[in-house]
Amino acid sequence: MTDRSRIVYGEDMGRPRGFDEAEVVRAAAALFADRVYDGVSVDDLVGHLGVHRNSLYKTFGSKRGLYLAALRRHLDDDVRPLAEAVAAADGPAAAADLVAGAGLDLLLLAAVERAPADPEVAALVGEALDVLDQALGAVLPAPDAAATGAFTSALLGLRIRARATDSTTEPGSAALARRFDIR
Amino acid sequence: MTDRSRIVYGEDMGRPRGFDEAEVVRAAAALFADRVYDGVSVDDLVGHLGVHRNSLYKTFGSKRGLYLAALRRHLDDDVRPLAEAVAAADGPAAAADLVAGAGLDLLLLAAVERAPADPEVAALVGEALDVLDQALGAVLPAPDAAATGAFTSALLGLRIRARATDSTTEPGSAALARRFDIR
DNA sequence: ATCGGTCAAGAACGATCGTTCCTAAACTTG
DNA sequence: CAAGTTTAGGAACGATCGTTCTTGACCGAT
Repeated sequence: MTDRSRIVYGEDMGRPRGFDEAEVVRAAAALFADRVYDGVSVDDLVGHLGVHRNSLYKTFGSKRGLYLAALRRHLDDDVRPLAEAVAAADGPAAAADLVAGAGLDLLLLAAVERAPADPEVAALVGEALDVLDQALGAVLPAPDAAATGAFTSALLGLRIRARATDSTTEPGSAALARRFDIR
Repeated sequence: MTDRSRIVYGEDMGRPRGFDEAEVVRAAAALFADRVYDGVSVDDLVGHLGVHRNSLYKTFGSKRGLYLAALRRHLDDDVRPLAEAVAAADGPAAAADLVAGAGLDLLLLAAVERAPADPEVAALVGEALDVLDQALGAVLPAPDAAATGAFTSALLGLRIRARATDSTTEPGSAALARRFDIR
């Protein structure tokens, strides 16, 4: 017979979850990628994520907690794999196309709107940019710190313009890569 | 007798204004330059602008109306003069320093967060970017459309990173300019 | 002096924000 | 089955959002 006073209740007791946490975070990242943080309401989240209010706060603590989880997942699932592909790319032009074609809007928005007001976001953004710097530096024929940083920033700038003018084509990345492909 | 002699009255004269409309728009532009549109409340505006709620709505119609006025003023008072200075600059490096040193945060924020959701903002942003393109194209030794567009975008990207990491120094502009200073 | 008009000051509106609370259903364990 | 725990489903909270309304002070023209 078990001693009742020693019973430690496991985490897997009770009603099982009706949602996949990883999938919820991924869906949240998608929402935060094309609207500003303040533009995504908790109602929007519970409406599109298949998770209900109570579970959201139980699991992530707050709207900001879910946002940070989404940003971390974006870094791990999108930025780092992209960086690996970039580092293995054949020259700056191919690398630029990879970055331009990747979905980095969440990182972009985080850098512009949240990082200046949220140190934790700023740290994650800085980490992501460093990862991209390192990868892009590996494909530049004559890399130096300032140049790789400028290359990374320039690619983000191209995406800004594409977002703002809703242009599907991005001929700028080729021109940019050519300017950085000097040896 | 009075310093109100400079005030131009409307057709139906009433009590003269206690605020300078141009100055209000300029102050609004400053507020919108370092916070997101949704992050600046009407209370913030009436608190910092020296204009009363009633007058704000009477003069600009809505918060969005004031924002659009601020963006137009930013274009006329900041972007266009900057473009003229850039076009007269001695080479890409000097031009890049001019752009990097100018306060283009309102344009940057507008491009990233408002343009995708507000066509009127998108039009103004596109106009501003075109103005900068034209000016930067004038100082590039071997200009072509794609390259100048990339140069403009790249300078915006540099500002993003500076904002996100709160770095006061911007060595990237020099490296960027060097890459674009080929002939 | 008085009238028509604008402006100033602030209360107040409905809507929506992020968050919390309550209740019932679902599931594991003893 | 009973006990215990966690979820789902919403209602509801106070705060704040953008906007409007009310009231009175002010000003130029009659």
